[in-house]
Amino acid sequence: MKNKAITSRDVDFAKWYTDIVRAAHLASYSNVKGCIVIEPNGYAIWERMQQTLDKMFKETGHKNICMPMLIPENLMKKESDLINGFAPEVAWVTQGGDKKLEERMCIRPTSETLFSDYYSTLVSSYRDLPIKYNQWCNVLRWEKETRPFLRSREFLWQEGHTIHETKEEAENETKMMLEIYKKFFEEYLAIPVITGKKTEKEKFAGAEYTLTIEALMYNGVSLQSATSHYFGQKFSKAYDIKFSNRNNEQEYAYQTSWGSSTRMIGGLIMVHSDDNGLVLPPKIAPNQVAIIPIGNSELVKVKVEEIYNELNNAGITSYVDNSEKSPGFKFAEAEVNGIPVRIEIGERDLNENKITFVRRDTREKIVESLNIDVSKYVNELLSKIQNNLYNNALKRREDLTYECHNLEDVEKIMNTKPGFIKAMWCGSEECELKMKEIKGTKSRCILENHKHIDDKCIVCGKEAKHLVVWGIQY
RNA sequence: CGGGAAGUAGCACAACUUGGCAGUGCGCGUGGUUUGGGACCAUGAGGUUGCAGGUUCAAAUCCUGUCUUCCCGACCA
Repeated sequence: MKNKAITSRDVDFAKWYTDIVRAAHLASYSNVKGCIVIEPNGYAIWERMQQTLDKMFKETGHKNICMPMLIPENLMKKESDLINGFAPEVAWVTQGGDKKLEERMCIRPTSETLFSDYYSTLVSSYRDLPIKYNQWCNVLRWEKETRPFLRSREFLWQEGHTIHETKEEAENETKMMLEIYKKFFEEYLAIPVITGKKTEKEKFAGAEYTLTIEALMYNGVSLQSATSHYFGQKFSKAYDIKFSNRNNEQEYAYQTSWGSSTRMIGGLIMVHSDDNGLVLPPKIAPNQVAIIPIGNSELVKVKVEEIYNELNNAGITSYVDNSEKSPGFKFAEAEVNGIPVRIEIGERDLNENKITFVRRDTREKIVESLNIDVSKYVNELLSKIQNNLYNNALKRREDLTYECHNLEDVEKIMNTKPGFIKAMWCGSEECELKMKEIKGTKSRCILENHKHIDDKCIVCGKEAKHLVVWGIQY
């Protein structure tokens, strides 16, 4: 039974993706170019992501804050790498009411400038450090080509900005936040990620270095899923964030930033979902269970109520589909919306003292005795699903990860079944650009502390410096 | 931003070539029968044909502009 509204992902992956977004009511297009309406189903996923990450941020000593949305031009331009990096995609406000502004202001594409300016007024002694703030907000980047969740002009995200007394402490923060993202992806989103450092060419504008987590989608295209940047003193020098250190000398603070966005929803879709609709890992699903009554006898009603309460008491989120639709319709609806477990309760089963469970990941139907501990059973099922999704994604990534020693192999792979390419690199941008000529293959990240697979750069044959993961990106 | 395609009811589309009452299916309302994989019968509602301008007795249809979307590139999270 194939969902009619969804194009098969093996036939046309791009079309499949937008079909899922629409069929599962995650988002719809608006009349504002490149901006989407995130619908309740999509927003609920974002809220779950926020709750989970926010908790992890707070547990590691971060506080939330809210910065202005507008950035005056002079403030934006203080750090030249940043403005050069973002200039092409910044939107400017030049008029307020009927008055032309003397100084135009940009709508934040990212808030390093505002945080830095603010921090400069906040810090005077090493005793004031560290400062570890985060904000949940929207940002605007004037993208040319847009796709729901993966790349829209306005998107929701979280940006953490911290300043520290020492280089070491800031670098530890950079690493720790990357680990938090990795943990969130692997444990909650059930998406295995590769971690590493971006090359000079691919790093964030203004950063000393950028750490990234990279995930592989069903079609072998990679998605930069979250990044953590170490700034050193670049911004603190540009924005004059100085403090008296322990030797009573003036010193510039050491800074980091890190972010993740609604793009994660796109990743979630492209890793787990199938031709029948969305598939959500239980730990991130706003509703973990759909309870579907069949028929409307008193017997069924009572049992439905009982199961709902039992799940609720066990901390499992569920809803009862009491709409007047036919059971078949409700099954399909729960499925397309990606609800991890469906419980079907009907008179036929009840008379035999039975209850039916259906897993969304495998679509397997399981009939069980009513004597089981339902909430315990569901909890076990949810964790099986969570693990299964992760393992499937991991296996796929492993199947699509290739070690390459020459460009012919890379070309062959990228033209047939793309994925992650592991190959040695000399460190020159020239070789990165050469690689890009093969279907747009770019460096995803440098793997550190990995055994080198060759002595020579795969492109130029000169001495290799790094083991790099390459891929086609979204 | 280049190359291509498209926009008609909530959704998918037809009518456009050759200008002449804006239609079909799904969905939606009402009444009834149903209910274990997207139920059935009856009946009804729903439109400034993306927007603006032009040609014409007459425009969904022809022309111009503009906005939005999709696909392929370039650019970027």
